[in-house]
This record gives sequence, structure tokens and C-alpha cells, in this order.
Amino acid sequence: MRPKNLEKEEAIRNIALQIIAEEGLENLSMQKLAKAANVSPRTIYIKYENKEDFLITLFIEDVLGAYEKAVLENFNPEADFAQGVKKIWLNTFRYLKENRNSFALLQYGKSSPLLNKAFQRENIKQGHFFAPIHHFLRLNVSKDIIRDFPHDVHRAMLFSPLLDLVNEYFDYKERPEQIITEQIILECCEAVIKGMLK
Amino acid sequence: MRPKNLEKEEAIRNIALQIIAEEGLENLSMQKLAKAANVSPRTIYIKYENKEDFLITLFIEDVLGAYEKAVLENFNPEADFAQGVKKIWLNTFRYLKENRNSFALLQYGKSSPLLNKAFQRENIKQGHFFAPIHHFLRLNVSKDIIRDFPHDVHRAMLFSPLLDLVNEYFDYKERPEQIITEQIILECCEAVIKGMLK
DNA sequence: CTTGTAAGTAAACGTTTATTTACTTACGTT
DNA sequence: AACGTAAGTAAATAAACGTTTACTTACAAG
Repeated sequence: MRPKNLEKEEAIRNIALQIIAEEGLENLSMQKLAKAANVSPRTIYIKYENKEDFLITLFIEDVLGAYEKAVLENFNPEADFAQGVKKIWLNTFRYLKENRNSFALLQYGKSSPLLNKAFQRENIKQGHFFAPIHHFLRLNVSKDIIRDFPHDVHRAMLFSPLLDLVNEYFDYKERPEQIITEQIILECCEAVIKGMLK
Repeated sequence: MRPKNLEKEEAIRNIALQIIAEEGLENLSMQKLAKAANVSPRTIYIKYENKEDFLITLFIEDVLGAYEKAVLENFNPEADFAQGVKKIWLNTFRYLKENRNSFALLQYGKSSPLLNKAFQRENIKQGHFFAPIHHFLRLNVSKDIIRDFPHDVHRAMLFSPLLDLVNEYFDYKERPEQIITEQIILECCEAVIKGMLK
């Protein structure tokens, strides 16, 4: 039996992310993707049932999976609140900065109904993404260090300004001013921490 | 000369927003839109040059314009900082809650390169969106009430958690728990204010 | 070293896409 | 009341779409 060419699989996924980042999800077609990856359209359909299946797998397994892993690297849920949040912010910023293409599809997770629903299904089906962060937050609530909010509200407070800043980082990336630096990220992080504390 | 049928123009825009909200921007086609609006495809091209022109106009003029107007209603840039921010948050939440379809396209503004670039061009070309909020923030910086950040960073801190909460409001809308209430919004708003203060 | 089998390809499938052509309709102006 | 003109339509355009068919290739097992 002829074995799979894993390089081709990876090329397909990477080029898909690149097209999405440069032209948008609405301009990604299977034919364009196949041509850009130097592959027959049929090759994509060996692994994926159809376009939706491909996009959902790319989003959940490739993008969200790697993103979660990077964010949680060396993160200790038992650590001091400020320490923990700073670790999360730096991990996130450093990872996304170097992975613009993944970030682009990540952003579509909030707008595209297909991806948004897939995320919710996945979150319910096999436990929560970012479970250690959930644990970290509950721990700090029970220690009376931060205010008690529903978990999704905590997540909005913790992640959304950061993701917005990453977006702005890329908007400004090729301009001389370069507004979003690691220092700004850390200062903004401190403000968010201060707001969450009791 | 036969006059324009303004009802038809409005129907086209409203149904476009509805399709985008329900099926995603990537599933909006001019033919589907024309059929759903009970109009010939050619009719759409009377007002708009092509699909991109249509989407950008819909996004900038229809969605962002109305959103800005709703957010700034009765907002006084000279008001007390906490008061001002609360007014913005309540205006935003109450407006978006009732305008899910506009909100859907608004969300695509961060992910779709077409809309993202259009927004940046527009922001540079004819002064900033939300200029009164810019003024409000600079005023509070100069009064030494809040920390000094680049304006885009301030905007990220101020708006992005709120928009995330609106997203969650719709995710939970048809479930019994109904997590995102006006009370939660206000509590979260207080946390954001606290974080921004000096 | 043949052979079974899944990986992979090129070309094609019918459908849908964005946009246009050729035509009709409705109405303010003369 | 006829006319000019822009609004509006139905049908058609070529190109691109997602997906499949029919075929070839490469390799592990016998």
C-alpha cells in the first residue's frame, strides 16, 4: 500500500491558511487551494469529506489546537493571578505574532457561523478548550482574589482585548510607528488584571 | 424619469445582512440575494459597481454608520469618565442586541481582509470613526484620570470585551440560562473602567 | 518480483458564480 | 399626450465552483 505523503497534507493546510489570511475565507476555493498546493483536487478529498469538513478540521484541530498549546505553555494554574495572566498574554502575543495565518482563521471563528457553531459543539462535546484557564479562574474566585463572573465573561475580559491588540499589531506591522510592542501588551495586561481583581 | 424604489434598495441591504448573519459572508451570492429580495440581479448593479463595492458600502455606510450613531447617542465627551463609559456600553449593548444582523457583518470587519482594509481606508480618509470617543479619551488622559495609551489600544480595552459579550449574548440567546444580561454588562463595564483608571 | 491496495492525478461533471445584454416599464418634463 | 430617460426585468454569458470519474502510481506484503 502506498503511504500518505504527509508533506502534501501539510502543504494543503498551510496554503489554505495563507489564502484565508491574504484573500479571506470567502475567497478560498478548493480548486484554487489544490492548484496553489500543487495537488489534484481529489487529493484533498482523500482526507476530508467536503469543504465544510476541511474548514472545520483546519479550524478546530490545526488552528485552535496549536493556539491552545502555545497559550498554555509553562502555564501553571496554581500560580499567582497576576503572574498567570501575564504568562498567558505573553504566550499568546508571541505565538500569534509569528503565526499570522493561523490568527486569520482564528478571527473567522467569531464571525463565520460554520466555525462558530463547530467551536461550540467541540467545546461541549469534549470538555472545554483552555480547561487549565478555567481552573485557574475558578481557583482565584474561590480565593476571593478576583470577582466572580460566568466563565465566558471572564474569558471575554481576559482574551478579547489581547486579540484586538494582535489584530492591530498586524495592521501596523509594515508601518514605521509600530504601535503594538511587547511593552504595550504588558502595560495593557496590567490594566486588565487590575480590573479583574476584587 | 422613473424614480428609484427606495423600498427595494432597503430590502436588498436588509436581506443581505440576514443572509450574512445566518449563513455567513462566504455564502452570500448576488444571485441568492437578488432572488431573496425579489429583485433582478441587474437591479443591485444599478447602485453598486460590483460585489465588493456592495459589501464595502453595506459595511461602512449601513452597518458602521448606524452603529456609530447608536453608540454615541446622548454621549457627552466632557462627562465624567465612568459615566461616559457606562453610557457607551449600554448604548452599544442595547443597540446590537436588537440588531443581530448588523452585528454579524460588524464581526466580519475584523476577519475579512476586504472589510478590514475598507475600514482602515475610511478611517484615514475622512477622519476617525467615533471621533467623540477619541476626544473623550484624550480629555481624560490630559486630566490624568486614565493611563495614557495609543488610541487604538484604548479602543481595544474599551470595546472588545463588550463586543465579545454581545457575541455570547447571541450564542446563549435561545438557552434557558441566558448568561449575558444588562446587569452583567454593567458589572463587567465597571471592571474595565477600574482597569483603565490611573 | 509480482500483486493488492490505497494515494494520487488529470480531466470532466453538472451547478452556481458574478456580471451583462437586450428589452420593458414607469414616470417627470415638455 | 407623447417623449426621454433612468429603473427595472428575464435570460444569458463565460468563468469558476465543489465534487467525481476513470485512470495511474508507488509501495508493503506474499
